[in-house]
Amino acid sequence: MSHMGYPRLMSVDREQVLRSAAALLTRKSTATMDEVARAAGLSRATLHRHFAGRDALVRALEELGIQECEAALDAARLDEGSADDAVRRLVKEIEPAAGLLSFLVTENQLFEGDTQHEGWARLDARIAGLFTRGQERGEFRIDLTPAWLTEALYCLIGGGAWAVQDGRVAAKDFQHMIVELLLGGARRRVEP
Amino acid sequence: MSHMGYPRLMSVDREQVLRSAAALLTRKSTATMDEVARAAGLSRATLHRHFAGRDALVRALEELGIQECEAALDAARLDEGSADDAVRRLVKEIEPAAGLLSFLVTENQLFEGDTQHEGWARLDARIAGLFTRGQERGEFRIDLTPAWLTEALYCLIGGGAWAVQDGRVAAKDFQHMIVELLLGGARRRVEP
DNA sequence: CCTCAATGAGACAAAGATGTCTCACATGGG
DNA sequence: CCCATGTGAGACATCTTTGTCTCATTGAGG
Repeated sequence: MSHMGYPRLMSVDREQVLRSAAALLTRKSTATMDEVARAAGLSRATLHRHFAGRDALVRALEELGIQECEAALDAARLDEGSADDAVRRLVKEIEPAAGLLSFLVTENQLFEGDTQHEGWARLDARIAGLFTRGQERGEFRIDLTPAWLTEALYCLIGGGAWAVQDGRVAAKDFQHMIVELLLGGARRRVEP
Repeated sequence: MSHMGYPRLMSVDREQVLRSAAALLTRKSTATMDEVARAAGLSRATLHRHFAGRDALVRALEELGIQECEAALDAARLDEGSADDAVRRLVKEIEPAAGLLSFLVTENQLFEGDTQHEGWARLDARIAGLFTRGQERGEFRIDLTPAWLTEALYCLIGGGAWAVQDGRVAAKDFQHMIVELLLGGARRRVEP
């Protein structure tokens, strides 16, 4: 009777299903729809009722990931203060989405031909803009392009998430390891 | 008449098949055996005659990748001179294997349960040893663990290879981008 | 209590990939 | 020339995953 897109009675929480799917697919990107369903605590039939197919599920994950990243970028207030501090805030805010992000980044790599979600372009532009700002302020060296620094940020976040999950890096050190490496490499250094 | 394991007449070059397979699988990790065969310029039947199955193919790729990485590490003479220069030599020597390496790294992530190839542990130990040496020499900061720096090196090589292949970074800048970022983050900095 | 929506379980066909096989072709050596 | 070996093409069964369907059950609201 509801005129909303979603039924009033939601026994399964769409958000939570997506989260558990992300957690599983981050570890095993080839997981079956059945495995995803089990991991989310529901049957394959119900999973199919919420997401038309595997593609739709991945699309929804992509949507969620982009949404979380944009929220993280908003919360990090990239335009305020020094670029250095902004990068620190960015890594801090984006950490909860690191697992999902790393899955989506590697997933995107095999979208070769297809036109990818415009959201990624927006995110790339915002992050690259932060590094450009840092260069213009004289904080960051100019021989490392903003595009590369952006790529490196994605890489390090993905690698960091995986290293933490694998026990090679302590979870509490996640931000420090990434920020120090990235900023250490990006900052202009005082020649001794 | 030959007592060797391989026939005298090798119309297909095993090495070259592996290289084209690596090139394809790096771009599309879910490529079919048929696609791999076509990319190598031979039929699926012949590919099967040389590699019992997909698993065997991936194992062979793993073997090749480890072999190339070990050769790169040997050529880089990690124990000689400053750790800083050794890292530069390492990145330079390992660049040709970057694509294959990035494929194998992401492929290894879904080997969850299985015991992974001992070669990886050897490589990890040698690279981590280089960073440890840099720390002991006072070149590198000690708050970034060798394990993390090793992981970061893998990440940046993979990301760099992908960025180059995607046109976001010029191929000639590959070494510079990776080395400067990694060393910039790893080096002890003179506090201003 | 009754109803209806959401779910779980399972059956089912379709599609794709894999592994194996046979047969024909060609190419180099004896 | 003849033969053996390597290859390509294709057929074939099998397996897995997927997408769709039906049917029974559950649980909350009227």
